[in-house]
Amino acid sequence: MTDNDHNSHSAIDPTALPSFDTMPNVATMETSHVNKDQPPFILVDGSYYLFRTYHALPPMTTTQGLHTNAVRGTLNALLKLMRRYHPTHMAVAFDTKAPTFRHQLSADYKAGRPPMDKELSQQISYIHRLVTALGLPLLRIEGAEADDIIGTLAQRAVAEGHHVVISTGDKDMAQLVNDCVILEDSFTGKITDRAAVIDKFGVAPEQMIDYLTLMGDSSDGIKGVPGIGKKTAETLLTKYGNIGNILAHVDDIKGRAGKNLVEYADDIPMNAQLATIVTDLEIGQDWEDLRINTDPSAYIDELRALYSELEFKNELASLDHPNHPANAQGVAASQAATESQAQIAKSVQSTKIDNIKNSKQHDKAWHTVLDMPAFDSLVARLEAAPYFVIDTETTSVHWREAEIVGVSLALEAHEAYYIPLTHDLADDPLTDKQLDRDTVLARLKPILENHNIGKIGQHLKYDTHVLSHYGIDLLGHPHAPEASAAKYPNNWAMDTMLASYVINAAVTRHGMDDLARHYLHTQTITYEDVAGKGAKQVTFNQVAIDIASDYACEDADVTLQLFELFNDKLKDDANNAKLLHQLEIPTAQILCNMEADGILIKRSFLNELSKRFDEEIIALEARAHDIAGDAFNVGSPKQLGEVLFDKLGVIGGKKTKSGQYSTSEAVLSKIDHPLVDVVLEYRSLSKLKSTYTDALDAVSDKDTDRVHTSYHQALTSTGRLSSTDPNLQNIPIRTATGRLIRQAFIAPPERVIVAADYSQIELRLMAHFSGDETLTRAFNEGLDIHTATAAEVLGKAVDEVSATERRNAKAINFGLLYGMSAFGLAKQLQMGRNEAQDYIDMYFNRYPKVKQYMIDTRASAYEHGYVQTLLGRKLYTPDINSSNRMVKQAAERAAINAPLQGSAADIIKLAMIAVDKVLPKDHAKMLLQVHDELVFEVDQDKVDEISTLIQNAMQDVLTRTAADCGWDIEFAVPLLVETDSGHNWDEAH
DNA sequence: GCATCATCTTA
DNA sequence: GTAAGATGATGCG
Repeated sequence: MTDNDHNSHSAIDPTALPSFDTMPNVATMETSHVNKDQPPFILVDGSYYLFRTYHALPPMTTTQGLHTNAVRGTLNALLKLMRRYHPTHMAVAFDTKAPTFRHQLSADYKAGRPPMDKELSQQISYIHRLVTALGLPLLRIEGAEADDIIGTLAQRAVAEGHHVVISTGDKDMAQLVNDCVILEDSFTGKITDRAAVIDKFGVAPEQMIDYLTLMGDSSDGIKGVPGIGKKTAETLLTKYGNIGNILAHVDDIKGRAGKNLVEYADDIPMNAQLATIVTDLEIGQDWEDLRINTDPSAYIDELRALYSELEFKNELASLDHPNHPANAQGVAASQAATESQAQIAKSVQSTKIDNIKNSKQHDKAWHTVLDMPAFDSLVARLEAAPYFVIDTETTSVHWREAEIVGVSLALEAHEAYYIPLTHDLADDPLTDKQLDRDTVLARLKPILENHNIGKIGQHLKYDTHVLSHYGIDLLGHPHAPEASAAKYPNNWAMDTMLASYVINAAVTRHGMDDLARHYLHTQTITYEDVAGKGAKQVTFNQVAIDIASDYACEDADVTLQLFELFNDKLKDDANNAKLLHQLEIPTAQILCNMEADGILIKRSFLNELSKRFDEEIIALEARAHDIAGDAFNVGSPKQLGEVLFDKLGVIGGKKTKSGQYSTSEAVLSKIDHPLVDVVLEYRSLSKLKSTYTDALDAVSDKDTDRVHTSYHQALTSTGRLSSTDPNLQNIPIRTATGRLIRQAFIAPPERVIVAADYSQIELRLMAHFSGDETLTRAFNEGLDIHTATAAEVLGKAVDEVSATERRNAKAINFGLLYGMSAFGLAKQLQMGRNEAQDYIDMYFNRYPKVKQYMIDTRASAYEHGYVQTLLGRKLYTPDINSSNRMVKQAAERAAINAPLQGSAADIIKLAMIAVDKVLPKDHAKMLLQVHDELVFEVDQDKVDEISTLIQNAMQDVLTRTAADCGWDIEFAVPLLVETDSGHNWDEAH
């Protein structure tokens, strides 16, 4: 390293920088010659593991006082890599203390770094010796950083036909990623391929240098351009591709960013040079020098001596064990090759798809339909198709206000059509060529409504809403005949979002971009890519038709590819197929109707409440200021904490994790002070006003006075639904004032509200799953379960149980469902941890099979990585093997709760299907689902009859509906449903 | 303007 | 101790 002309960002006129796609950059290397059948070349960023593990791991010392945590952490990373990849060649690179060309270039470079702790520096020589003793090539070059050694060797290895895994957690290295080079952080386990770079930073690997140059890096002392942070850097690079092009268009860039780009343009070349990893260092070692030494006799004595000095007892013992990686080079080499190949294949696939951010060219047959002959022939193909993908493009993500802008369709993978209908971008030459919306929809209507032609879509509930605004009733459920012989009970269409959700709810989110990334290793064009974001985002009708067409065609194309992939997966898992076709898709169809119907609210009443609450809030605020002796924002936890604990000197201030006082209800209610009562009342009323009385009125339809929520069916980890815009699953009920909100949910004239809820469904599931006789008997005898629990645990008769005893038993019962700890129970019951533990011990003593259930459930999570619900839904528990104790224990509690909560979710979905089937639609509507409750509006003169109908359908769901849908279930206790009715939801509950 | 925290509402 | 969503305040850019 003698001069600085090794990279393309030399100190020249920045506007003359070559465009990035011609830069000699690792990320853009030619890689077709690379052989991926061999194990990868592993390049380890030793300095990264040194620092990372030193700071992340708890201090450890030998009996001599030698600190060893960084040695251990780095060793573990190395062993993990060797076990995983069984490499033949490897290099472990470290920084040296000597200054590098970057220090000469900039006085600020890494200037802000504090000196290294003595506890860390004393470990460095041990790590170096350990690397060598493991037979691994160690590289330290004066004047070069580990990054540069790695950059150089990565480039050289790829040029010589090897694929590469760079083991690091340093984001700067992302500039080295390409289809043969991936990053792996062996400390966190995170793998970063090309798609992951795009996902994480919003720019491609070949743009990373420019990204870092613009944004700067405070930890390295690279300044960047002031006013450009990660968001602006991402936006600019997405729009202009590279810095050269950004500077060429600097006049178009508004605001601080544009001004500073001009002002600081002279600094850019230097910053670029600091950010660029060198790839042409002089390194003496050739390929053979980087071969791992597999001859144990060469180093085993040194290794033994080191382990023994470091007091690594297990490692010392394992040296004599044949499976130690140090003794097992080449063992299971074929297995290693397969594993690493899979990793690399993922990265390769992800690069095959063009990223719109860099290039809009594509080799796919994506068509924009702009004339009648083209539309006619498309219609002919659709009419003859067994199934096709449909996706609507609209003006809004909210189904209620969405107007159709275009329709995309796909019949085969890698081919798609977009029919633009109502784009109206003024200077788009294609605007006037669009076909007439109503003509097109009229032609499509019979096809979309033909249930013999299968329809496939991503999140079809949305498209169904949109199409229904235009009088089209989407139907058609494509059967994969070989998937299952079962006859599907409905004709609604197949949904890839729901397929993904039943297959594995936890592995990814289920939006199309997420699914494409996870299952197809493709970065799709996002809505923000075509329409912008934030305040400047435009609606889809304002997107140019050629760009819109790429986006829309890709959506349809990707959906079809996902359909084919999921269909294959479902063929291998008949129960997942059943969950999708018999449970989720029918539920989606019902939810669609419930959302569209909405529930009536009494707006005048809500407005009155708002006014009343407001008056009281103002009075309470004045009183609070009076007590405090000063005006402050009562709604600010921060200000309240300061007033209460600092100014007024109240004792009992606990801090939250961010260092401010906690003023939560749990803390305040323990404090005896006049201000506390005022604040709690203030909080309660302002919560009710802002979240409920104001918000519900605001979102209601002003013509019909109905509110329409959106149910999310592919979101929770357990199979429950969630509800947003507004959330109608958390309407108050516990306090009298809160219940006033419920009273605003009413039925239209001549109708009443009917609510039907499952009684203690999760505890009944606990009885069923555990098989505990005592618990089962209590339900079979129809006892009050909390009283029965108290009587059982305390050895009393049921009628001798006091209110407090029942309350404690209730807390235990809830604790059971939540994976209870003594700590949590103690907090809930405001008692000592030992006392809580005694309660738990007494409980398990009386209910031994419940205890066993909890043990078995944990074991199942460890063994399979998932737990299952009553209907066999697999709920994955990815954190169960976390090395973080807290995370792992949280995962255990979630694993215990998941089958119970998830089975209850299965049951109520079955109930919705069962009720929907028998409900007389002219006289009643199902309106809401609140986890264990269904809410209806029912003709007043048919309340008794229909309530009984609903109750029976819900109670018999496991004996009848489950069987109809293909599940054979013997349930240990009866399901009990309670129904009630009234003029509003409060009265009905 | 956007993200995060603290708080509070439900099953 | 499980699972969610909405809000106002606050801090960053």
